[in-house]
Amino acid sequence: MKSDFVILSQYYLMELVKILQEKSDIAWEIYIPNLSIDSVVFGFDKSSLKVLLVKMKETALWALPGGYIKKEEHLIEAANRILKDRTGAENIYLQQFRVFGDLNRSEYFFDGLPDSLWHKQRFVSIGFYALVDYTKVNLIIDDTSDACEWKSIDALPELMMDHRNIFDKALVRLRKELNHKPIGLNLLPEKFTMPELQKLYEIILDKKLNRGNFYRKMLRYDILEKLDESRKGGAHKAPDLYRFDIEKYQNALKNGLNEGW
Amino acid sequence: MKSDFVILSQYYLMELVKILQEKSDIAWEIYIPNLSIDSVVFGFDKSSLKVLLVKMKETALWALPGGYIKKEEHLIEAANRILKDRTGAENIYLQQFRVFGDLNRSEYFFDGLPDSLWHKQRFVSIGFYALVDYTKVNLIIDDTSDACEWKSIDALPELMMDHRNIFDKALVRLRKELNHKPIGLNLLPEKFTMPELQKLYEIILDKKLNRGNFYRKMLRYDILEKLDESRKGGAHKAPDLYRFDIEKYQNALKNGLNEGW
DNA sequence: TCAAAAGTGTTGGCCCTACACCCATGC
DNA sequence: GCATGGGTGTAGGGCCAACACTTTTGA
Repeated sequence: MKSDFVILSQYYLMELVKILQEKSDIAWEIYIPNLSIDSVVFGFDKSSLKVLLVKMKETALWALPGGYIKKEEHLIEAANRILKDRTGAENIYLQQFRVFGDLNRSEYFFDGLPDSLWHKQRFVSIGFYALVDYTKVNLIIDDTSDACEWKSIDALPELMMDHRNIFDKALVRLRKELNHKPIGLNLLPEKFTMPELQKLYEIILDKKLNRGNFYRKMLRYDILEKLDESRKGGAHKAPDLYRFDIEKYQNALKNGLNEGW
Repeated sequence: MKSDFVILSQYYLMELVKILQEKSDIAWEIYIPNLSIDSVVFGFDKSSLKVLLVKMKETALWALPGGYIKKEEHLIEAANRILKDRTGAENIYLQQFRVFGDLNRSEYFFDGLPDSLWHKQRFVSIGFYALVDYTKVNLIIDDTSDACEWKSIDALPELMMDHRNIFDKALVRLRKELNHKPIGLNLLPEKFTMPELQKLYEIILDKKLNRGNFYRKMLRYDILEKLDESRKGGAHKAPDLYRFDIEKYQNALKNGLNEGW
C-alpha cells in the first residue's frame, strides 16, 4: 500500500486533490459518514468476463466504482444510484455480498491530506456485485476520473486500496451463486447459443466442461426456450439460438439448479 | 411497528430510557456513528435449534444481541467483542451474512426521545451469525436487558424493529452454507452420534432425511472418525459415537460437500 | 422376550462421465 | 470435399431413494 501514498502525494496540489476538497463540505452534509459502497460490475462479451473499472484522475491507479449513502436514502437505492451514474442503466441485477470493515483498508492512501477531508475518514464499505448486459451500457466519466472501462478479469490493472480483495471476494460469490441465481440471464443478451452459455459457465467456474453433457444438462433443467433461428455468419455449423424462459428459470432457481439433500 | 412505539413510550421516563441517555454521550465518543452490528447466535440442544435473544429492560420485546463498532477497531473484532460480552465465549465461529440498511428499519422505535440520543440515529446494521456449542456458554445480562435466553427457532417471541427479518435471513444463509461450512462441527459437542447429526441436518433443512442413506453419505464423505464408545443410557440400541476429523473436514469443505459442476 | 432404535444390505433409476458418431456450414 | 464445430447416441459407473433385514439394547 505504500505505493498508493507515493502516487497520490506526487499530485498533492493538483487537480484531483482540489476536486476532492471542493466535494468534501457537501459530502459531509448529504451523506452518512464512515460508510461507503463499492460495486463490482460484471459484463460478458462472448470471449471473456469483464469488470467495470474507473481510473482515478492523474494517477495510474484504477478503482471499483463506488459512492456514498445519502442520509435519507435506502441502502439499495444508493447502490442503484451509484451504478446508474456510471452506466446510465437502471433495473440492474445488484446484490450486496460482503462488508469490508478493516481499520487499515485505506491505509496511507490519503496521507498528507487534511483530516477534515471527507475522503480521509475511516470507511466501512459495503460490497455489491452487479450483472449487466455488456451491450447495453454507456460508460460515464465523472470529474474525479480519467477513464471508465471494461477490463478483462484475467488481466486486471493495479487497483487502489483493498479493491483487489473486494473484486476477488465478488468473483468467489459469483461462482457460488451460479447455481442459485439468474447469473446467465443477466449477463447474456436475450438470445444466445448453447456454446456461448457454456463459455460463460466455463469462465466463471474457471473450468472446462464437457460439451455434450453441458448441453443435455441445461436442456434437462427445462429453463431454456429453443428459437426457430440459428446464428449464421460464423464459420462451420450454425448453432441454434435459445432464450431463457424466465418464469421457469425463476422457479427452478428457488430450489437451486443443482445439489440438495 | 406501531406497537413498538406504544410499548416504549409507556416507559418513557423510566429506567431504560435513563440508562440509554447515560450511555449516549460516551457512545458518541467511542463508536462509529450510524453503524451497528446484530448477531444471530445459533445453538443446538439435541432436539431443537435455538437462538440467543435478549429481553429489553421493562418491555415485552426481545432483541438480537448487538452493539457498535469502536472507532479504532476492526469490524470482526467488534463482532467478537459483542459476542464475548454476552456469552463469555471466544474463538466462536462467526460470519457476516448481510447488511440491513433500510431507512425505516427502526421506525417509531425511539419516537419521543431526544434527537441527540445515540440510539435514535439512523443505523445501518451489519448482520453476523454465530455457531456455538450450546453446552459451553454462560449467558450474561447487561444493564439494558432483563433477560438473556435461548429460544427455540420454531417458537420465537416478538422481536423489536426488523430483528425478525434479520433472523429469517440468517436461517436461510445457514441452510445454504450447510454443505460449504463446518456447521455441524461448530454446533455439536465434540462427540456425537449419527442420529444426533442427522437431527441437526433435518432441523436446519426443515426436512426429513432417510436414515440409512444419511448414514452412508456421511461416512462416504470421510470426514468422521468413529470412536470406540457408544452412547449408553438411552432406551434401545446404543448408537456409536463419532467426532469430526477436523483436517479432513476442512479439506472436504473447500470443494463443498455436495453439488458441483 | 419384545419393542424400538441403530446399523447394514439390496435394488432400480437417474445423472454424470467419456467418448464416439453424425450433421451442417464456410472455405 | 474437408476441416471444424455443433448436435446427438451410448456404455459404464456412482449416487440416491426406498425398503427390507439384522443387531443391540433396556424394559
